[in-house]
Amino acid sequence: MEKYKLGDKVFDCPVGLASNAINGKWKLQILNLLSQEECMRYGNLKRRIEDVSEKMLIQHLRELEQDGLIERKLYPEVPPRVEYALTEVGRQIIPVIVALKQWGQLFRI
Amino acid sequence: MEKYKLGDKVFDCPVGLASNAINGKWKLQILNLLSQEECMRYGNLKRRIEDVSEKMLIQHLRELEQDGLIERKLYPEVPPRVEYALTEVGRQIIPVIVALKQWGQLFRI
DNA sequence: CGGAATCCATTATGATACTG
DNA sequence: CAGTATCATAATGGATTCCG
Repeated sequence: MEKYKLGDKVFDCPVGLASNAINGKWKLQILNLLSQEECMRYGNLKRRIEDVSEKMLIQHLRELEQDGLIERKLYPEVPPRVEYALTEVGRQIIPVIVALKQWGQLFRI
Repeated sequence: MEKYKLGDKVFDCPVGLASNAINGKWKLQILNLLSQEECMRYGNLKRRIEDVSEKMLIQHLRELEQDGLIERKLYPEVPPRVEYALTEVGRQIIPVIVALKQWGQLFRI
């Protein structure tokens, strides 16, 4: 039986792997913003995703980075600048975001 | 500003709504199975999704039902038979599942 | 600016046993 | 067969404070 591997986690099904990768209260919104902007600074992400706490934002960014969907670029300036961007693998998930957004549009009021 | 509503929950962004609807460890796998089979019995879902506990499976099925993505059909027979199927709204999320599955295939080993 | 550290409350998930 | 009920643990979320 075929297997699917992300980091050190192994799944029996591609949907299970994908589900695990995007599972998290803010992950899809992070990916959505990054899919539109080439790259984005931490503070900008924080402002665009209202209600997210710094802790959760950082935590999700770290997980997405570990899973290879995004990359973190640190510019050692003063004040420090950190930019997040989709990786090649991350960009390949954009069709999912697009489809998801279209589905969500069905519920517009 | 436009709003998006699912049940009694209101979101500012379609991705936020969609993210909320599919958020759950097993929800995408449930939707994936139901997208392939017309309808499926509880016990069959249970067998196909290995490792899911009865509690979580039922809980996720209930939530998907409340959100209008799936419907539960009870046939008052002995022994009882319960079938789950995608609703019209649920079927419209299939492109998401397809895209997600394709993305997951990238990690095949 | 972009975090880290800590404490605490709430949810989510799971294992097991039991039932109409 | 298709669930419930109970108990327990793990994960998540939020507030606050501090740092280079």
